[in-house]
Amino acid sequence: MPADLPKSRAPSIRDVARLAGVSHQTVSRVLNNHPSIRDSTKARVQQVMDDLQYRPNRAARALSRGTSRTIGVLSASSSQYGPASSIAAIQDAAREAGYYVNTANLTSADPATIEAALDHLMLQSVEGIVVIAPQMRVFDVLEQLSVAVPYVTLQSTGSLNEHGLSFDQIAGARAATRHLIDLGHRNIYHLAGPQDWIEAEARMRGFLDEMGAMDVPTTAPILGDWTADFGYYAGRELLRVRDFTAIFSSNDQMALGLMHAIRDAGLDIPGDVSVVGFDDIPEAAHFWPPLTTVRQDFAELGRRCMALLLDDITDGPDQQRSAIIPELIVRGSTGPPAF
Amino acid sequence: MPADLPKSRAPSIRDVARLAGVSHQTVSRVLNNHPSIRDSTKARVQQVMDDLQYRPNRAARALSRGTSRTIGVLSASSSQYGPASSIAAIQDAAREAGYYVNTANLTSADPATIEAALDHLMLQSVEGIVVIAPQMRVFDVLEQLSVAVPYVTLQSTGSLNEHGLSFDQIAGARAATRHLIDLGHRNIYHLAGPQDWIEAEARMRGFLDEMGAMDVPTTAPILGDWTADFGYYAGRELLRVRDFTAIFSSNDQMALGLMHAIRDAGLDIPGDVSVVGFDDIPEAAHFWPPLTTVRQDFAELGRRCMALLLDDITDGPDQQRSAIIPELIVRGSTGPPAF
DNA sequence: CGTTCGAATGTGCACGGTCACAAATGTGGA
DNA sequence: TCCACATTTGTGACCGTGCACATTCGAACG
Repeated sequence: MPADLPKSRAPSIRDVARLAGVSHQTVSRVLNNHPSIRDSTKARVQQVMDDLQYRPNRAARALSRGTSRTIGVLSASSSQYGPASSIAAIQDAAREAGYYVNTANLTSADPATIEAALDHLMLQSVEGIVVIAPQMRVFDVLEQLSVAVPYVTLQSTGSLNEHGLSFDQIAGARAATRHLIDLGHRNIYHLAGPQDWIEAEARMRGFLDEMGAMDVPTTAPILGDWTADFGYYAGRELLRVRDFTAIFSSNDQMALGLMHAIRDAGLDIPGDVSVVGFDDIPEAAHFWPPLTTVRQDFAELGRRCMALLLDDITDGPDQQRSAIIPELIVRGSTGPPAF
Repeated sequence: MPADLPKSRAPSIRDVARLAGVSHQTVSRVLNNHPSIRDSTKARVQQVMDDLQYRPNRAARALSRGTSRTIGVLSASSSQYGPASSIAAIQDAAREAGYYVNTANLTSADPATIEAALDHLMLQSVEGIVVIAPQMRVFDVLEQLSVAVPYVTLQSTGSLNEHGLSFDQIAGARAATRHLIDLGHRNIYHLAGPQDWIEAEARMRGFLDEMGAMDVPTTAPILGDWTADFGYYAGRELLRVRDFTAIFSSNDQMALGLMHAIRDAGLDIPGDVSVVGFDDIPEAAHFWPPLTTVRQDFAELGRRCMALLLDDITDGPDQQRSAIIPELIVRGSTGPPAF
């Protein structure tokens, strides 16, 4: 009978130890790069590990160390470009740091669903949580459950609390608004995102701040749901009363829908109406007309978020939370108003 | 000193057992819904678990059971709409089935990177793997490493091997091509995806099959990279020699870039050139003109994929792998050719 | 009233690592 | 030669849960 027949059990450190002629503890030391191991011993153990295709058992390690090296991501609309990019970056950063990532999607935003998703994460004994979701509500649940792990969120300036990652969306929104005002527009609408998303709220505040600072009268923003479909229908409604020359949309998808509606009404962009988006998704440069928008570096955002969380977990120094300043990308969808 | 001061350790089944006046095994039975537990006992134990906010320790459970209840997702371009949607669906389905999901991103497609990502997953003792990536290469690595866990991939008809999930992309591509031919087009180009993506290859084959079946001469497809940017540059190159009246793009993003290039050249869509995409991303209906495309239900795809994998893991019955037939959505980007 | 049998519960160990501590080994100087 | 001390290695317990098996309990039956 061949010696390498498929074992019923995967090899453990004790198997390795036996074959290498050392104690299991020595094998453990090799695994963890303990300093005081003779090179020759280390090499011998490594050799056996290779031969056996040994893999440390994560569950056993987690159990004995009392730490899971796993972080959880709580995410809504994870199929959209922004969140998806951030999640990807978070995963990469986590892997780099030797952490595992587990994602829970929120299909709706009611407290029960949020609680269930959090439960799912906590059951995995995650060491930290990243929230990419309508954070207002999630925060409530997090506070109420007095969750025992650190958490961070991708969040705007004006830190709602200490868990946020600064990202100056207000500045971005002000830049976009200023651009329209500078072009000569005075009747500007804002199509905002869902009001319980902190990003949406920050962009809205940026818009209102800038309008106020420049003494331009404003109307109440429309609250959307991030989708192109909504942008389209909102545009149709708005165009019944054509009392504006520019719209600032809280994301690129809604801006796309808006432009569709505007064209359907026989109007020209930017001749009759200028449109500004937010995010600079990769497709925005190819819209018709190419979309003026505010660039967000989602990947960088995800990376920073992860760094922050890892600091919290390891009780490291409070990393400086400098804000990333988004950049206005001017393309063909904006121009001076027609008179 | 209050009795409920923050314990240094989370409560275990033994803590629960002590307070409930039963053995730890009885607590374990309650946890696992063992049939022969008296209702009164069960209730008492549940009560204590609630009081203590007891959470089973996943690592211990995994260690003891020898099973991790975790599946891995190996994903490339996970920030794109298609993959992202599928991943979200997979996560939901997994959570429903009591499984956890761990995702590893591929930043490039060379064997070393693939191997590293697989390693990362295997280190977590995943019980199965879903591949959403340039599968040709990943397959090689999977086979070569003789990975010990079942794996499935989101894949086209014509099963490359037994691990695939049928999804009739060839039929979808044929429908799109047929649509163009029926409109009267005879000079049709195909902008394909990266050739090591099975989806790209299947769509290309569908295109070539249909062209052959209808006796329309064809030129070699152009190989793209799924991005709108590439579609734009490919379009610019193609338009130097304007010997076609229609293009079938392997996804919607590239189709968007193509339309951008076509408009830049001063041509009309669909008057001068018809364009068909593939995927029906939510934005496609709002492109200018709205894009004729082939609808794929990524969420359904992800769910089926998960069901298939869970069957494999539990050695269940070989589920019938019926193909989902994609649907052609005709919008404004296609029309009869001008003569 | 003893026997039998199924339901309900308890006992002890295994899972595969890590940790604290003990022991062995090597090295240099008095 | 022997001791002090650093380096390297070994021993045994422990993390929290599930499994196999043993035991107790209770009811039914001849």
